[in-house]
Amino acid sequence: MDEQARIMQTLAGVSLACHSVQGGMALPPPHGHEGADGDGRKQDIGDILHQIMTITDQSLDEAQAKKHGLNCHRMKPALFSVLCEIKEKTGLSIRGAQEEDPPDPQLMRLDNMLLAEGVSGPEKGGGSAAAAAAAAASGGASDNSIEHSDYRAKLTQIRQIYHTELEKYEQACNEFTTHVMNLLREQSRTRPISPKEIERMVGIIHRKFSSIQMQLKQSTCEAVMILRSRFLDARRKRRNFSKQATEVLNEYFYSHLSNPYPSEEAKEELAKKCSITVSQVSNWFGNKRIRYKKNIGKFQEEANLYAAKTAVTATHAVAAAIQNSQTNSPTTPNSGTHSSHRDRISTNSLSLCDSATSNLSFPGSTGSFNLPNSGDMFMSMQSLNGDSYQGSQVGANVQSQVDTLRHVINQTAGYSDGLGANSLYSPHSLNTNGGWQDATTPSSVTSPTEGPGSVHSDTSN
DNA sequence: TTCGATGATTAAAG
DNA sequence: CTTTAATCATCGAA
Repeated sequence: MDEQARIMQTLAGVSLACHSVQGGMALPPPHGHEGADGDGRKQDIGDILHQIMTITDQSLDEAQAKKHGLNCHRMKPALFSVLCEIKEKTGLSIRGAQEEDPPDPQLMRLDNMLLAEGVSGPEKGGGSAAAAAAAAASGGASDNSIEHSDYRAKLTQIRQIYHTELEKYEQACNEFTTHVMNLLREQSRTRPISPKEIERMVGIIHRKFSSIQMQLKQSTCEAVMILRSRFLDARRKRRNFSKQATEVLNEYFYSHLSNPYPSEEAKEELAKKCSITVSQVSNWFGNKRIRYKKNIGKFQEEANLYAAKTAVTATHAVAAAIQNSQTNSPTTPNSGTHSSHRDRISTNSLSLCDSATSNLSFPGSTGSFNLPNSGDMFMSMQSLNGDSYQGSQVGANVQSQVDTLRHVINQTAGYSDGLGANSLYSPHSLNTNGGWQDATTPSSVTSPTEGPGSVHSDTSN
């Protein structure tokens, strides 16, 4: 715009000069011009203005011709030198000294951020940092990526717009620079323009464009930030799992209480059953283990409920086992000490069956359980006997189910150690360290000693 | 609004 | 990598 005005001026100057100097070419010679200096004053100012105003109407060829005429004018060299002199005097040419190029800190900040967010980085293909992070968070699979796809789609969109705009700006900048340079070169025939000045002009143009670019970058950053915060908000949003899902998870948990660490396959299956992701299953079990361990009493009821629930399905066999356990005193358990693998993979039903058939062994020994904080109890249990059942693949399941039923029976029989929470489902398989002991190690603990409450005695206290 | 339950995230440890 | 333990942030009921 500024440029345009200048161009106009220049052209106007040319045409005026042309007119005055050799008007014969285009316009009828207003006569008397050349000769006397003062005669030019007679020129009506309105005439000049008119010429200026109509300059844009003239054809380009006409202008070229006029320019050419001017350049060929005999006075031109003189005029040029005068201009040079004036310029030198005004010191206009000396100003290119300040070749500053301070990398704008803000621009750098923006650039860094765009790079970090994966907007300006290497080409697509998930190479962006954010996408990579999302992929990492989801284990690379389609786990959470579904949730992240929206985010990534939007990020890609931003990215595209950013690149398109950036390209547009660059192209425009180059075009404009070329244009201005041509113009200046052209003008340099008429007036003195040093290469340095052209350089400076180019610098000015570039700076102008880069400030425009900065706006673009800033807007892009803002967009990414907004998107990001929204995404994080969404990620933080928590939906409770469905009742059915919780039930499935709890069933698994309580039926594998001695080793509640589902294998990868088991996790997948649970995830499928619950319509949640594998990582959610992992989260759930992580939370559950911790919270159960932290306050076993609080989970007694739940434990009973689920254990009973699953046990019901295994009814007869288990019932028989219990019969067995009740009649035979709780002394000689042990049957499955052989196992060395965890029960991780076994499914509920399977383990139940197994339990019923193979694990009736123990009576009052629920094997490996132990309250995390009751050292003395643990001691006593340990001291009792190291044999004990459990440790078999299915040990855990059996153990919990049988245990529960036993407790129920005890309850109905009127047994109770008066400890409320502890009286029912007991937290076995927790070792003194507060960790679940390895199912492979047969831990033992029968609790043969006590009287009526013997069955669950291991946990009481 | 309060408060316990609960899913998710994080650092640290193995 | 998985798991623990702590913590955050939200949900949902009282």
